[in-house]
Amino acid sequence: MPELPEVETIRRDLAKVLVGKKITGVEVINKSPIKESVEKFKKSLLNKKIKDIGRIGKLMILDLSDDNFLLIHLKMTGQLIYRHGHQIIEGGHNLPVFKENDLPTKYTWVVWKFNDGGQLYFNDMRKFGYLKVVDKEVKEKIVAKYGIEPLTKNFTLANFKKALGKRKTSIKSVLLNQVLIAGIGNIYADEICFAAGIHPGRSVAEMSETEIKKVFTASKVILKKAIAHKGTTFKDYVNAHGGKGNFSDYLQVYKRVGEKCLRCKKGSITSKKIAGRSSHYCPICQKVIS
DNA sequence: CGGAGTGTTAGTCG
DNA sequence: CCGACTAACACTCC
Repeated sequence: MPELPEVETIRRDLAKVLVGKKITGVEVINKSPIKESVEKFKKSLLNKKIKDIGRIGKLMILDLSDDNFLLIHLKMTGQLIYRHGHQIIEGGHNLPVFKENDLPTKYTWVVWKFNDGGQLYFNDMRKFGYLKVVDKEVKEKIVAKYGIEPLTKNFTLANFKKALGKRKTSIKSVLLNQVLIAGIGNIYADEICFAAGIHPGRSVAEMSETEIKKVFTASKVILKKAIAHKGTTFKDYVNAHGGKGNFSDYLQVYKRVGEKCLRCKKGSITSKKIAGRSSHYCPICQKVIS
């Protein structure tokens, strides 16, 4: 599923082709992602222009010309595919690279048509994702609920420490908590913990200043690197450029169970449920210090 | 074939 | 308030 680097990649790619375009058609094949009346949804989008595309955490925000906003959350299996003739730009949960005749797929629920002939498809196998048009006030309320976003100037060590607080829970659980830190999901949480040399199950309350600093720095480094590589194509994710994300080549622990640790060359990567999620780590260089 | 596991997160329960 | 757990859904893997 798309995490911050993947959603950011789609955002950038779609902005290039959608900003300034007018929505001339909205087709709803399945209304499951639409949490309001379909009529209202269509009406609020029809004949509006896309002014800009933004993002908070894993949520995409399309600015419309009437100052309302289309929110798109892909959750686990959502995909956004833009097609204009032979040109395909895709992003989201894993797919084979689409060809123009593959669309719509059996999981396409919504199709938008644009004034230049382009079309945007929203696919979502498991139907967890959502689409919502909201006014500025509601949009700001939703954005305000998100925690600090790594890679912005808000993401300072002081703010990071404030987010961690004196929580009893594990560092992994905090990294995954969107209310505290926006955009990190299961893959990057594990990669960040590995880069920091910290066990994902380490209790936040017991972490030293040095350990906190390591996780803080690793968060920025890993996410920046992942964006530079257009995200991770793992099983489900494909980026919005017709090509696959390739950060998967750089994954150190995620889905490497049983393989030798790439850092210490001694430990074999272990998987265990931590914070309710499958977690991958090296039991030798990510020891729980107590 | 059956059952467990899967990138998210909102909601519930203790 | 905080944290742990689960449901929403559909497919893949063992």
